[in-house]
Amino acid sequence: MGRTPNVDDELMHARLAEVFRANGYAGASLSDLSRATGLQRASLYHRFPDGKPAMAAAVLTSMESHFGEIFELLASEPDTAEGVAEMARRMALVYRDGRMACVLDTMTLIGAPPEIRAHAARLARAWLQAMAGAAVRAGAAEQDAERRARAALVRIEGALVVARVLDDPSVFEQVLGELPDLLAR
Amino acid sequence: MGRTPNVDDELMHARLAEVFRANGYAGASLSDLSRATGLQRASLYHRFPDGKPAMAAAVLTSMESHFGEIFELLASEPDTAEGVAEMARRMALVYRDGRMACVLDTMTLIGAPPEIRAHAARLARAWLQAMAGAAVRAGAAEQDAERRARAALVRIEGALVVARVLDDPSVFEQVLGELPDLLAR
DNA sequence: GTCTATATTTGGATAGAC
DNA sequence: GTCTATCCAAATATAGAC
Repeated sequence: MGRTPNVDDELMHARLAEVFRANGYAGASLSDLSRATGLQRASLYHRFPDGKPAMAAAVLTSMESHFGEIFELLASEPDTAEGVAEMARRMALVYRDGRMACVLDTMTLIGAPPEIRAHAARLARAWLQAMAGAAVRAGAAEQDAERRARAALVRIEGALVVARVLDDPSVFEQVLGELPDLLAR
Repeated sequence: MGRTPNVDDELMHARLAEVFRANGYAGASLSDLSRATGLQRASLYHRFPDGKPAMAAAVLTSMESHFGEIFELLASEPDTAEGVAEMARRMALVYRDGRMACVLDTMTLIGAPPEIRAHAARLARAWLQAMAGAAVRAGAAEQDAERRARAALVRIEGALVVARVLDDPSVFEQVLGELPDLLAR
């Protein structure tokens, strides 16, 4: 039985996440992670005896939990279009209005440990399932709902890439605005 | 006046590109690049005295030239929908049917030199311009054409990310199929 | 639990023989 | 033009004091 995650852990994971998301798994050095958290490298190893892979895993687990809350919100909102709009608002925060990359993108390049990539794949599938569920509640047939959910994820991830490349976050905000129509129409 | 690029150069750039695209800029080590090209690290430095940044720049220049040919094709095809379909077929080759990442994504993370990121941004803008031009020739108003081109790039980049994360290249093929409708309708 | 100090390996880069 | 050998810096990881 591990100990209960506390506020400090969450803050730490958020700071680690920033580094992994911006630099990718391979690009995130222990020095970067040390600087971002304010802890010396040895202290990071005290908290994560298995080193960088364990830090990346903690980031994904934390992300998974944060996203899980958003998916629950989406599932419990009776007005599906409003639920999707709320998800979009939460995603705007997560991705800092398009200025911060997604772990699914930057932590899945060659160089990341296979367990990390598998973890990211699980997160992506949970996200697809949550969005497809919303589409079904909005009246879509199962297959169509899955199609729409996939389209939504494609646009979100693509918008984050394009926003970064062009240094123009508006691309992302544009896509967020399309989500209610795409998923709940 | 530099020397004329020959077949060997193109092959070498293609092999370097594979490493940068799969691993990202930071994740592509000289050892990786050496293995991929069959040249020792010192030999790579003979060809690229400015080291890894120069190799990445060569990859982008090579990519730019390859894409430029595709854009010319797109611009010269009288049947715009057919031109877009041909672009899609070329992109399927470039991205190995969704199994290989895009430089615009993986070479623009924090850790890549600013010149590399600027180079990637130029390539992205040229691509957008080429697609918007096609949309205009298909009858779209200028603003709408730009919107459609941006949507196309978002979907292509997003599909590559999602295909990688889910290990399901079909996501990319699906998006390629949508392009003629999106751009030339 | 955090630190300084250090070990070890890898990565980027150069020198010089062939 | 490519190689082996080497250098130096950076990255991961550990030891042990406090």
